[in-house]
Amino acid sequence: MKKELNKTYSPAEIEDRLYQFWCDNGYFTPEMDENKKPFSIVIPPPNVTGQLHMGHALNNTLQDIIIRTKRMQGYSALWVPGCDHAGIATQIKVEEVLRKEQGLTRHDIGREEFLKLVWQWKEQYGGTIIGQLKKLGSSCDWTREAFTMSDTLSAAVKKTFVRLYDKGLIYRGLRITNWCPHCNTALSDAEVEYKDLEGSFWHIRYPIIGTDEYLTIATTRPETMFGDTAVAVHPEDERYTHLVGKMLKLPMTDREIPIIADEYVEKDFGTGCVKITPCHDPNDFEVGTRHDLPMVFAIDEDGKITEAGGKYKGMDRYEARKALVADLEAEGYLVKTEKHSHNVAHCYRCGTVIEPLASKQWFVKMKPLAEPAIQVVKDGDIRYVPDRFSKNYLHWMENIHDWCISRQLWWGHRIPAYYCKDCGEVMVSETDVHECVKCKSTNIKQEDDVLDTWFSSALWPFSTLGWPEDTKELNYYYPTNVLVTAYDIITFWVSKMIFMSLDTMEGKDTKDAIPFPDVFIHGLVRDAQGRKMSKSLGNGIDPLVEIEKYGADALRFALATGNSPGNDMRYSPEKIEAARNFNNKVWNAARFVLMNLDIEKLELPDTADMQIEDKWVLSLYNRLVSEVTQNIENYELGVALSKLYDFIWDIFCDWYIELLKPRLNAGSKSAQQVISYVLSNTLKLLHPFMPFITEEIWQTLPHEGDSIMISEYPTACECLNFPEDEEKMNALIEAIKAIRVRRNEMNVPPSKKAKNYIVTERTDIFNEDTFVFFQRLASASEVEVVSEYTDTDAVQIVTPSCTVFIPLAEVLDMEKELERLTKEKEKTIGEIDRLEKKLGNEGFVAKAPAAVVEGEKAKLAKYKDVLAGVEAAIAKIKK
RNA sequence: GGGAGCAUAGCUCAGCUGGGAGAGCAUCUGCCUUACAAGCAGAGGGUCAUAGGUUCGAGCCCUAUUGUUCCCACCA
Repeated sequence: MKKELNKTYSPAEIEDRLYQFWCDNGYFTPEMDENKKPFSIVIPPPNVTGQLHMGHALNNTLQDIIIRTKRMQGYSALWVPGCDHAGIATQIKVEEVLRKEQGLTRHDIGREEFLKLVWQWKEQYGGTIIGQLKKLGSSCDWTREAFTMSDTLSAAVKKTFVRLYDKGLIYRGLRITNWCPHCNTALSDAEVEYKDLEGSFWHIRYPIIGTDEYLTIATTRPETMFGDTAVAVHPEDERYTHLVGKMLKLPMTDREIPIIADEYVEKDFGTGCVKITPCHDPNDFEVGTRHDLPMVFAIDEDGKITEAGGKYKGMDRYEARKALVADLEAEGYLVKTEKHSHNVAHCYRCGTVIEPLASKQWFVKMKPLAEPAIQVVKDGDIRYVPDRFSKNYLHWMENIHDWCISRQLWWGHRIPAYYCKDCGEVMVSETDVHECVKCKSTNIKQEDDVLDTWFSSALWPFSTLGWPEDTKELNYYYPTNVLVTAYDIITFWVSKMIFMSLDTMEGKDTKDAIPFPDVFIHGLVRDAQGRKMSKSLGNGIDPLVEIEKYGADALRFALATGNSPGNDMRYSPEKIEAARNFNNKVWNAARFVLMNLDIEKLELPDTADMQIEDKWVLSLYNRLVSEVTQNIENYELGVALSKLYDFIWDIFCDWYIELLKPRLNAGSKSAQQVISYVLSNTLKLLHPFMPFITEEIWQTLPHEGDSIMISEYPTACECLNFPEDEEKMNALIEAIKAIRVRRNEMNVPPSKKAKNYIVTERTDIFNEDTFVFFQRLASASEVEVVSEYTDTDAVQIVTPSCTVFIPLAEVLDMEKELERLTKEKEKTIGEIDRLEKKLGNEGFVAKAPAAVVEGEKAKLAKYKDVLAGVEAAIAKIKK
């Protein structure tokens, strides 16, 4: 019963159907079988507001390749999916909707109403990215879809906050934070990006009280001068020491500020005098604390000038700068303006220039948490792939600052801290607090701020498995086996999961406490010109459009092939077209096999019934299995895939199918058995990379079981190694290729057949069984092995194992032949010289591995055979 | 200022613990050979950035240099 497939592969027809089939059968949901080994991955949770972009596509393709391989290898393989509530992004989105639809701000409707709206929005539009991940073929266990704001994960967040607070690792304090005046919230250091900006360096005179003298300060931010509470000079700067303690008049105001001495000032930079603005600069804050200076805010939370700015009050900080500089100049305070480029912090969300602002925030004390997190990487309990990223990580961890975790947002986990409005007591509790533990007042207010989104995603590896409950999942699947992510998120997320897991799982052995032993890092997907894909550049390529056009398998192939760990890659139309072509190739190869198949069962014939080409292809297939398995184990997914590509296209299609055609035409059962065996098992190896097409084909081939995705992954077997047949087949291929090259060089079309006379000692290779290959693949009309060929009208093709004579008198130019053969002779002698020198080198023979030396000897023997053949050929023409 | 990556065919990139360089695309030649023209058979094209060093042997290891990209810190 022969089955047929359509002539060209059309992914759109099969992908949704197969994905549904897998889902319906629950293949993505593993059983916690004690007889199986667990293998688990947690997804880097995309933003709930997110749309699938190429970065997600790459990230999830890589994860899916790993999890599908492990599942087929018999592990209880769990891939936990889910989303992140993405505090800032989501809140901004819903605020926009509110403004557009009702013309209101969140403050107009209040916290409770606003949050209702966010949840509504989330239910309706959020998580569209989940559906998009399915399009890609991701084999996540959707029954375990997690969300950082769900009840269970929120419980984990509260518990963690309280734990850390009780351990003294969370505190509240006045610090300079990165304030985004647009998002109206504090940001962590990781959330700001520095960009080089061309700015100015304004030199401004501050008059010294009681004299006619001035002190000149240089600043890039004149508008902060209303927050100045001192001017500092270096204690050993002889220019100024006599002035320390004197007072200065702050221009454009009626305030007076002191001159102080502090080592923070560099004598040689600028004028050597620094205005100190404790509320708006981290260094000035330190100086201010040291000298007990007053704190004056010059700029408020919206980026506007405060009352301290007198007539500039209410102006935007940049308008105020302009106006102020003009006024300073008019009043003669401005000495000069220099060009000055400097690095300025920007909000990574909205791009607004960050305003450093002193405010009360919650912090995680990092030093005690960082130490074990450093140790596990140093000890190799957690391994980065590639290793170089561990340096990155360690450097960051070793220089870490305390982590600002409070955000002035509404969407997020509200900090479980409660203030007594009467006595000021601060209480931190997992449950709501209604009464002050100190004064019994019921006038209690919960902290308004919410937690940094990364606080909840830091708990992801264990919170998604049910922690703080002591769940079966947690016991079975934790620690997870590998984290797959891009390098740009190591400091944001990976590092936080590591220290949070180690702290939460304290009491366990290190190996059980770590969230994952391997961190597999990949690069970014760039456009064809190497630029980062971004909305503003408009160069983003939508993975869904590509899937629509070429199929998910093609997209996965394009992303996985040639991609090496940690390196960026470019995505281009050429790449996905090549991927599409490969899909089609696989499809057509399968189509050909099916057309020739009338066996019902997949099994190999007895070795005795195998032909040379069967053993050859099985031998190569066997090697492929062990190499691909090893490559995947080492996260060399790109290498594994290109080996599969080469095997399928070059070995299986271009040679094996062609070699087999005569036998298949004759209905050979053994040929059918071998080709379907190799195809079916190669499809299994390919399945993790291209799940849809492999399933569709596998289903039409003879098979056992219901789906390729839960079939057994191939393993290499000594019984499939046939080194002798490999050698023989390679000699045949070598001869066929040599004939093709000559015919091509002489422009002989394939339709012009000619008899091949073979002179050889290897009649074990060149005989009745293999002549057909020359007829089918080398345009031979007939083939004969002769002891000697005496006519002089033939092209002579010399290979190490034979010389082929082809009488093609009409296209033959004897002089050219002689020239060609002479060149070949020279080349061969050169090679022989090189090899003899090498083998004559005692150092080489003594120190190189035996296999290498043997290889070189074999090469030498080959060249010597060729030389003999070429010399004979020349002699023949000359005669 | 500190750290890291990259530099290989015209283009985009592989090259797994050192054993005489590969792929895709592009170019050229010839083919509708009964799975596939999204294909088949061939060809051309590389001082593996530069200069040293280690080694019997270096694209791969070490040092320096040049170019380039990124990360971290940050000077008012």
